[in-house]
Amino acid sequence: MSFRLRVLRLVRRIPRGRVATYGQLAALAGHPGAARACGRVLRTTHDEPELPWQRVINSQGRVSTGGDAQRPLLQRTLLEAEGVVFSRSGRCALKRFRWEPQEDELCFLDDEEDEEDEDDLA
DNA sequence: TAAATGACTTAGG
DNA sequence: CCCTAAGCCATTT
Repeated sequence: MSFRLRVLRLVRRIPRGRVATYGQLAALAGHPGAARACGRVLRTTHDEPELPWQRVINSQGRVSTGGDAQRPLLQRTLLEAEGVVFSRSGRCALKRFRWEPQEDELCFLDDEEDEEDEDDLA
């Protein structure tokens, strides 16, 4: 299974009102240190259905700047709408909102299936 | 096959 | 809290 696919599947497991960092997802996907590559996955992923992309933020608890100027604003708005609180300086407490998955929630990463062309996000 | 790219991170000032 | 400098890395060029 590709790194990209693993990351996308992980993002889908992030509960509403919780967040995960790029580095965290990379590690869960089995590629610790690939935070940057993780960001690339989201940047190059558009209009994927059922993909809560807004729940992925950086290690500082802040939404990353990137893409057009509106994206960060939308991201924060979406998160606040589901309960995530941001401080005046634009940071949220990871200690409180970070998603911490149980091992049995990641079984799907063990699939040795070949990856179909693209979004085989089952 | 080598070089360039960032929705990243961490360590220091 | 803001900013910089360096690593890091799967993808893209």
